[in-house]
Amino acid sequence: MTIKRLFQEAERLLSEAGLVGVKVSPPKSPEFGEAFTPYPFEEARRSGGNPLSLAESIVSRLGRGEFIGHVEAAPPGFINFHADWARFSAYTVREVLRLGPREYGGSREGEGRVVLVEHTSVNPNKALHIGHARNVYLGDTIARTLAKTGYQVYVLNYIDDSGAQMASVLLGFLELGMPAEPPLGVRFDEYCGDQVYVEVSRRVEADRRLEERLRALAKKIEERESSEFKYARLVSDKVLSNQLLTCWRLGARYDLLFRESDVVVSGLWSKTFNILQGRGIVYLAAEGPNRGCWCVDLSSHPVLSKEGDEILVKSDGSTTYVARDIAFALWKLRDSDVEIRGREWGVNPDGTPIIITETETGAPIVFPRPEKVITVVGSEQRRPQEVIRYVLTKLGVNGGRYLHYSYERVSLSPDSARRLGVESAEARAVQMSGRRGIYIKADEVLDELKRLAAEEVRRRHSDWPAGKVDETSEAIARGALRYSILRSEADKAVVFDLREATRLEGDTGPYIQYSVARSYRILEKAADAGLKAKPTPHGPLTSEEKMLVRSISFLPLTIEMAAKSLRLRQLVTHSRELAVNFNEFYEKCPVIDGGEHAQFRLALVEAYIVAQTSLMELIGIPVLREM
RNA sequence: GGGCCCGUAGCUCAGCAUGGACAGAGCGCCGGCCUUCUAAGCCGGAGGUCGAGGGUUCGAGUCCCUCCGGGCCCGCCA
Repeated sequence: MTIKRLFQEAERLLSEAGLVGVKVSPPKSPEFGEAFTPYPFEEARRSGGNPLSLAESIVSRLGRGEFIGHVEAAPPGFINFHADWARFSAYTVREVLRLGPREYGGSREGEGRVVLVEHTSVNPNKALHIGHARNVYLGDTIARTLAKTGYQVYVLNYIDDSGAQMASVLLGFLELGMPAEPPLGVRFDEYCGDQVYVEVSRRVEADRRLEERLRALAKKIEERESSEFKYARLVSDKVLSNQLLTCWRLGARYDLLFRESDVVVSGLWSKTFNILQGRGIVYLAAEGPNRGCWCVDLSSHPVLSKEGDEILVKSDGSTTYVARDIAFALWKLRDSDVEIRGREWGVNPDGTPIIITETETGAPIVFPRPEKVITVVGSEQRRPQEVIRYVLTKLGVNGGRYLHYSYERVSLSPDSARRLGVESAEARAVQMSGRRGIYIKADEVLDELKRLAAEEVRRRHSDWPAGKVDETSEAIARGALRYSILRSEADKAVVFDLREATRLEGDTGPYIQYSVARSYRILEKAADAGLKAKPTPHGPLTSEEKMLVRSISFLPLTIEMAAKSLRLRQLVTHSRELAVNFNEFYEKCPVIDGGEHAQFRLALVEAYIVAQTSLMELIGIPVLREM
């Protein structure tokens, strides 16, 4: 497809000249052509010759290609292949228009293979903050990227409805007399997180006896028949349906909502525990600090052995999160035969159904055995995730099938922290804390972005009805936040600054959206003028045209690499590069008044829309025809 | 103490996985461009010991080692 065709051709020319198996790569800069190889350096190392003269000699032996215009030996010894722009641009534009935004850039690389992606997994006692948003964006983009390259992708959201955090809000409702309903106009998930959880955490910290109550509650909610269990489900379900509203705004979709409590009540945990006991992977500690707990023996792990064994079952008989997650991991991998039941919860915005686990009344949940399970979890959970992987390996599972997609956390800039009344020492970033109420909610940011975007929209379109302004500014807000978070590679800590994140100009989502809106306007004007698109250029291309064709043609390569490495940032970079190239083209190359160039340029604009739309759908930035 | 991640322009970040051709954007700052397809845009300018030091190599921002600075983990929390 497009650039790969040119690569193949370059490699064919090399092999016909006797250099079999020599690969070409994408050059750093367009001045070095569309493909290059540093092969002469390797050859020179072996033979002791001069790289440049070797390069020249190789170039002189090369035949002619269809899409390669000329090949040069460049000092100090590279071989650069330059496209024949007339032919290559016609081929690229035609190919892109033929495939359309759904197919262009994608591949069948993963066809017939299944991957399970777990993301979001926010405790159902609070609304999503921007740290959670990063998780959702990363997980959702991974899912989209794998789907684009042909994988069958299942998306899971793990609902941690047992454990201490859940017990906290329950303690507030059941024992501390906090109202079960939020104040008027406040969403339930926000009420639980902003008020109940924060207040309970404050009081527990001040009163040691409440800590006891909390532990007792945490144990109680693992017992299926208890009223606490039922109440926990009620609260968790209410919070969950609120959280999902935010997730839709973030652009996510899910196939399965897996309630953690079902790991226990379905028997998945006890079955797993039996296996772990049978294999001698866990032991009951008879003495020491872990007395009375069932622990994983980590003594033979090269690193974890230094930190003591991991507790799976507490001395009061309740399970830890790692225990439940081991059982869950086995099930995700399809290496447990325990049947999990579920029912339809609702539908995604795209119309696909969402199943939620329901041990008592549901129907069996079936999906194919995944080649890989990807769990999107913050880097602070590296240790427990490694424990899980280690136990899986002990059970005979190929550890490579269980991938922890780790990302660094989101903290608040001193300026943004100050808005929450938190003063940071010496201008340092402030860590968010759900317990202490220090965080910025995803919806707050989206609302602020939407407000700013609406101002801009109204200024440009005083005649637009309110509904259209609303729709457009919502799409701009969504694109802006998603872009600003995905801009940073996962292993980079993000310092969130509200002012920085709510920009609508420069290196932002709206910049991309705007370039597409502009291109749609050209299409509209062209139709009015009766102009017909034609993929074949008239005469030599301008440098702006070449650059635009170039970055359009490289898209399949970028997506392929992103799917392989899961470095999602390069998708964002490519989208921006496409938009930059389009804006420069827009500035320098009139389409409607382009005379003999008009038809080709119109086709090129169409190809830009196809390529950029394909990529924006992958990154999750809404496409707008007008803004 | 042990382990993991990060350190590139005043600020926010690309580039490092597969070493190669002048280290790139954006924001901010200075100066230009709207009777011409939406100026949420474009053009130009100033701004860098790629944290420091060693090593490997014909060649290191990129690989290896040491150190310094920042973050995270090492809980009967998740």
